[in-house]
Amino acid sequence: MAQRPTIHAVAARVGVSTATVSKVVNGIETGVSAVTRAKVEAAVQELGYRPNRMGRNLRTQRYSTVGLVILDPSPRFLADPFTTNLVAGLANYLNSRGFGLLLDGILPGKVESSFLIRGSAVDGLCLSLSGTRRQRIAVMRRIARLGQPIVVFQDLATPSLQDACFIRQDDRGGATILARALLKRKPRRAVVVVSTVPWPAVEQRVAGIRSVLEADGVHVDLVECDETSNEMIADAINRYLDREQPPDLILGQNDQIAIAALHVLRRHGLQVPQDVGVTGFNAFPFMDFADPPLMTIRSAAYEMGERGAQTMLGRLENGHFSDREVVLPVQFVAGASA
Amino acid sequence: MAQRPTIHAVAARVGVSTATVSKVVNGIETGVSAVTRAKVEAAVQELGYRPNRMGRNLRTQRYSTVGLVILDPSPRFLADPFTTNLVAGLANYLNSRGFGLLLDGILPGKVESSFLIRGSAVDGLCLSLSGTRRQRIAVMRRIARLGQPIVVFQDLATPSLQDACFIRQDDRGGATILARALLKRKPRRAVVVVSTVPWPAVEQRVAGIRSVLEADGVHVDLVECDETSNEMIADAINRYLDREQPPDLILGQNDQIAIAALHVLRRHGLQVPQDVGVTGFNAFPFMDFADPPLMTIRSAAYEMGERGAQTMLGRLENGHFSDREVVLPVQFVAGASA
DNA sequence: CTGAAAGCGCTAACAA
DNA sequence: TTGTTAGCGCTTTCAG
Repeated sequence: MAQRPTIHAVAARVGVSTATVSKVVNGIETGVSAVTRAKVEAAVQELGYRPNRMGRNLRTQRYSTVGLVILDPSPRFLADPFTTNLVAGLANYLNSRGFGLLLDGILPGKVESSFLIRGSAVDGLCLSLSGTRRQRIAVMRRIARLGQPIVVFQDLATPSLQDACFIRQDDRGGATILARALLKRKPRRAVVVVSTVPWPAVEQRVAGIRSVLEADGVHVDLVECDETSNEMIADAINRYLDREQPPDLILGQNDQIAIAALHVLRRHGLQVPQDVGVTGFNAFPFMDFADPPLMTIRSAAYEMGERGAQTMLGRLENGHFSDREVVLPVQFVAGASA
Repeated sequence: MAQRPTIHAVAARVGVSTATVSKVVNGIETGVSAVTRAKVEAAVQELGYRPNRMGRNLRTQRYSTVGLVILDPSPRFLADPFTTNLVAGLANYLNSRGFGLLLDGILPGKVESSFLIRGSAVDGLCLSLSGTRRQRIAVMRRIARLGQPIVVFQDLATPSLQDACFIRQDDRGGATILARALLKRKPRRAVVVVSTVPWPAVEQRVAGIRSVLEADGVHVDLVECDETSNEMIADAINRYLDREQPPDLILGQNDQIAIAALHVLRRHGLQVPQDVGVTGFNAFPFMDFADPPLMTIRSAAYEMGERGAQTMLGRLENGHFSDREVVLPVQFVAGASA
């Protein structure tokens, strides 16, 4: 395996100094004659020279790389479409600006062994954290000690964190809209189905639902389910229906859960929306085919990723975050399931 | 913002040389007394020292980072669950071994501007390429010129590529199993619905289906659809049904398409599986709830990601790939849609 | 317009 | 057991 050519190889080839090659490679207009430039460019082509990022980074003290830390107990941490879209938005924006995205999925309790935390290799860190508020704050503090700028996705602002920006969508507002729409049905009892893995955005959704429904005298039950498989989601809902009267409403924390509910209800001989109203959350494309179409909230995950990248790059350029907190709007999708 | 401490800061603090600190930090057992070690560790804690990866990488000529290049015309290149699971498997395996995964989503025609290609920053590259075979090979050759080890996912082996390993699943075999199962229905006409974006694995699936069905005298039509939204998928199938007699079979290149077909067929008043048999491909969890449950093939995307990571790390350790090609098995899921 | 030289943070021979 | 030293590949002043 041939050694990759360095800037010296190019310089030697042309018979100029490495400084000159560096200028050409970095597109510095001033101080290089057109002839020299052309000769250098030819040599770069010929040798297949690519600047070594490490050398450059070490010198410039910039890595042109952003890390994304996802804290999730599931090894398939990318399975959730919200995360997927977030990552896509982040990666695309960063890539288009010449930055890389370094992925780091870590398990709760394994924070210290994360390679992004143990060694510094990025200009800034983005965080997507599950867990209780207490756990999340512990992780945020740990990461804040690294002294790198931080963008936190989908969590409430933690004022004590320095050099951080919190980007989330209006989950509570979305849930409120959903719940208000449901009040027309004059419900008496509602079930909110959530995953056993706590996510801050879900807390907000549940709080929004509760605030509206309970203020109207609706009794709200909470059902937890293991979200790793649809069967387990369905089982949890099944168990509830086996031991309780059918509720008037089932609200899933996301569309996957809502669709599971549709199926379970059908198996119980219950009609949607006539007997039971069902709502989801997120409205990613492949959920379009729920039958009936879900009443849900369209989340802006991809846009959130882009916004996070933009915010981080702005921070790296200006030395400070322009905002401490960004809240993106969500959008109601009426569907026909409630 | 305080400058992050370097190895010199730690050395100065303890009153030893940087070489000693380096040994302690890298867990080199030999040649450091227990007392010195303890003192260094204390100082590391106290100062919050993290070794700078760039310095280390530059010195060791290793980056402990693997790049993943995804070539896809859609900016939401991570939307497909196959890719998502692949990335999760890859990232988890790499992270658990102290490696990072650097994501690079590139658009066709923008290969040269990819930051992974322009500057070297990884030990090896993984590729997931869409496009025609000709286009894919052009990209592979371009990337091979970088002189880095390559793991190609879901494509047929290209013998001319040096220092590369091809990892895919038995898409053709899976499609063959599916098609054989369908022969019992004595079909006369089948429609295969594929995305307009060409993917090598899909070519294999179509070839497998064709080989079995056409050998049995079944006429096979191909319908292409834009996969960006479910509506567009449904439209394409709709148009077909409007102009042709209903086929006996509809075979989707994946489950999303098959589910779209289920809905369109229902709207046309056709029963599945009685009037038309439908099959999908991939069998990711959130597709469980198709009605009726899909006959499909379970893909091993997550495992493929893990395997790719393992293969790449083996290559980096041994200097050569142990295999040139790896084919993972797939699994038939009977369902009830055909 | 061009080149010499210093040094980013780190590791690994080798010397003490 | 510890320290000295020589770079890894690159950018950037500064002098020519």
